[in-house]
Amino acid sequence: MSSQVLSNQPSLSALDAWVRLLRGHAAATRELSARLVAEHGLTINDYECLLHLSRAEERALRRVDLAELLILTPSGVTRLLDGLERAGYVEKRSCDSDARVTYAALTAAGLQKLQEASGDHIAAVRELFEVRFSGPELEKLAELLGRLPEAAAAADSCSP
Amino acid sequence: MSSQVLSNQPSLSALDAWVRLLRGHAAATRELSARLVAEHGLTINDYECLLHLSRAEERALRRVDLAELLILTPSGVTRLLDGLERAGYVEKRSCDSDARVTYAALTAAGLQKLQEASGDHIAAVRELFEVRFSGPELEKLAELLGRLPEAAAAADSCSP
DNA sequence: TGGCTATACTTGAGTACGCAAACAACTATA
DNA sequence: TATAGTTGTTTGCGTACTCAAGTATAGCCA
Repeated sequence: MSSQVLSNQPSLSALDAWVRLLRGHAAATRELSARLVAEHGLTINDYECLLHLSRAEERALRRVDLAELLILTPSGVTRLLDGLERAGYVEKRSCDSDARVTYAALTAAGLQKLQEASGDHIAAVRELFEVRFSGPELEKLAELLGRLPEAAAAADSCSP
Repeated sequence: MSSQVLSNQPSLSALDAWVRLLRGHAAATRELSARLVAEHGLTINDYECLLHLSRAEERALRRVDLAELLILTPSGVTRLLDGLERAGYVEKRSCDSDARVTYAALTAAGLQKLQEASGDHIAAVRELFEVRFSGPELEKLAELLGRLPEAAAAADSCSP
């Protein structure tokens, strides 16, 4: 048994590179989040949460739907919203037709915060990605990545 | 101020999709890791750590180099190796020429564990990715993703 | 109407990191 | 050859999650 342990598996190197690249993404996301925290005191999840709310009807969403959009578990959403509520960017709102659900609703302060942060954040995202890819490349990439299961679920739930 | 809050930013939707897709990857990685844990008691980081060691000269690597390969901080590596040492898959080895460094060296048990796990793991990776992409698409994707900063750093450190 | 399962959400416990600080040992510089 | 800076590693603390279990409501079907 020598060091070609796994090389009898065809095309391992491609798959292997794949996993490494996936992991690189986590680092890229972390970098975006760190900038946002430094400049505006929001994590990338905070930001995206506010963003999704700002686009929703009545600027409010059920926690379950937010979880799907953010690719988080329900408990993750509860704790994310805890922070945003404490900061005054989001408030709870109950649902007339279903007593189980509590909406998360964007406040005026939350909307303002989002607007303040968006310029810098979009610039950061651009810096990270647009510098490296042409328009068509970006589209191609989005199309390819969109085939992955979780990503697809998130994208679907955006379009209706 | 209406709900087109940010729509005056050109091509936001592409960037926006981007960030969401990136986040989807974290979920994909988690899924791979969960399978590996269930079937073999290794996290994906454990697995990749063993894999990198198995390919290294003398089946040993400095912690710093391992950190770069795994896209982890040095402290993350210390704790990852803690677990693998406790399980007997990796052992410490000192360096003659530099007293600061301690190598992580793969044990026979570690190599065996890696071999046991590799079949299932490679199958899982294939299932996740290869089903969705053709060979050329996979290459294109790897090329595009390789331009991101962290990924590039990891890839570079592999080739010398 | 009374149970049964499904859904929405929260809570407690555990984990896998990162960051900053500490320390030791190398290296270059003057 | 002292000394300043760099590099490799570990440790303490904080955080952002997950998972499993618990509670409450909803809707269905006998």
